[in-house]
Amino acid sequence: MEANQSKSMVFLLQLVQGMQPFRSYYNSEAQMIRGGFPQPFISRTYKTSFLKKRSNAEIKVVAAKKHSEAEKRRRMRINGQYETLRTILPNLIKKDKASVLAETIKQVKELKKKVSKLEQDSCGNSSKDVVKFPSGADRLNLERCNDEEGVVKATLSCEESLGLMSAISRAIGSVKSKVVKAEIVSVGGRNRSVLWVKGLGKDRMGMLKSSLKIAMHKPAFKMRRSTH
Amino acid sequence: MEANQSKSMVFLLQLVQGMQPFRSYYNSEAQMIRGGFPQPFISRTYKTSFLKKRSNAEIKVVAAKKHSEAEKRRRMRINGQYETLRTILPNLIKKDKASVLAETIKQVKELKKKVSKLEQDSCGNSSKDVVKFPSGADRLNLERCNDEEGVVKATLSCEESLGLMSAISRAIGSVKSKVVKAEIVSVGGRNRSVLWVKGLGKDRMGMLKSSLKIAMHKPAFKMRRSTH
DNA sequence: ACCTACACGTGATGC
DNA sequence: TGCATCACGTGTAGG
Repeated sequence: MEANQSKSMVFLLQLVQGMQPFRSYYNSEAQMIRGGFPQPFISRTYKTSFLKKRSNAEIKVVAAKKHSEAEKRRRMRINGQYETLRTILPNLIKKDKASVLAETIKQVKELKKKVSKLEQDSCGNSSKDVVKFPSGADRLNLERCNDEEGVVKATLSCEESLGLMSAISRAIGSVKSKVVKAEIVSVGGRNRSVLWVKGLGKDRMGMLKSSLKIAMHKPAFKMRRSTH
Repeated sequence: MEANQSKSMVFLLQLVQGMQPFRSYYNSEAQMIRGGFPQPFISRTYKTSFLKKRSNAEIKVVAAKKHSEAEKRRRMRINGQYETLRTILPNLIKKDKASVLAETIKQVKELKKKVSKLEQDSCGNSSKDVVKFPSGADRLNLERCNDEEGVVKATLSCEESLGLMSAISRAIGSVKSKVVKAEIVSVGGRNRSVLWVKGLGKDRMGMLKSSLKIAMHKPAFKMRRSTH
């Protein structure tokens, strides 16, 4: 490839020089003088003419070089993308470009179908229409809400007790915050609550967390499970 | 392009003929005879030699043609796939190859993420911890269950009615099958049921589907929605 | 020897 | 004008 490049460059140079050997004319200005023409006039004319032709040719050569280099960059860009495609596509048997593209098309179609199927059969855009059962293990998680500024989402799973809700209310009141939305599921003596909490100082998240933890585990009298 | 092609073909022919002008040699056999060499030997040798060279050249030309045509087919194959990619990709602003590939990569990654999210979200851990609400639109879907051999999973969303469950029971009885497991959610006057059906003949899936469809839409008296 | 797939440099075309 | 993209034919390597 390197050989190819330099070979064709040499060819181009030969071509250009073969057609317009101005370098030698230009270098032996003496010949023109010997010709007997009015010196300054002629030499100026030929000079500019030759200079122009020469720079045109050089420009052509350098343009060709630029061109081929740009083309090479383009090829590399595209091939790089093929490379990443090859890496992210599983089960790729044939690695050639056409096969990569074919597999990509297949995958995209499949994934699209899968997504639309999954989306419609979880029936909403996403988990907004879904209710999760309480987890068997106790859990507590606080996170900043993406959708609404300044709202913290607290998710907890714990044993249900008669005083649980008021304990949670007190925990939230203790950090001067308000519940603006809640999802509460109780089943089989266990409780899962998701609370959207507003007005919580940034430094108070740890505090709320420990308050909630205490509320969750408060040894209030448990509700009896339904066992039938 | 056609011009380009023929031009380069002409060039190739000129090149070949320029290097080996055997046609004229071969046509003027008299020259060799005049040379004074033993006639039959020389002429035979030269003849075969020239013939071979000539056919070599012709082979070269035809091979080049075959080659460029094959290359063209390859290009067309690849470009066709670019074309289909352009059609299945939404929001494609720039249509050039590199951009198409870039968008494709982005989409594939996104779709993969989406799928894995949706899968783990709805049934990844286990769809057992998740309850889906009934869809607003009526839906009916039958599919073979992956986990259990010979079990068909029927998922349906429809308006709730007093006779719905018995209608469904009858539909299933009509294809001599049994429900081995069920998930039934009723909310806001709508019902979503998932039924695992066993003992369904392979040819009876269509039958079950139409029976269920009738059951879902049976104009029994609707239950009133709770509106508070 | 043949075919396939690729990289290359170049001319053409549109902005 | 320069720049980017493309299609083309060719040289070349691997199967």
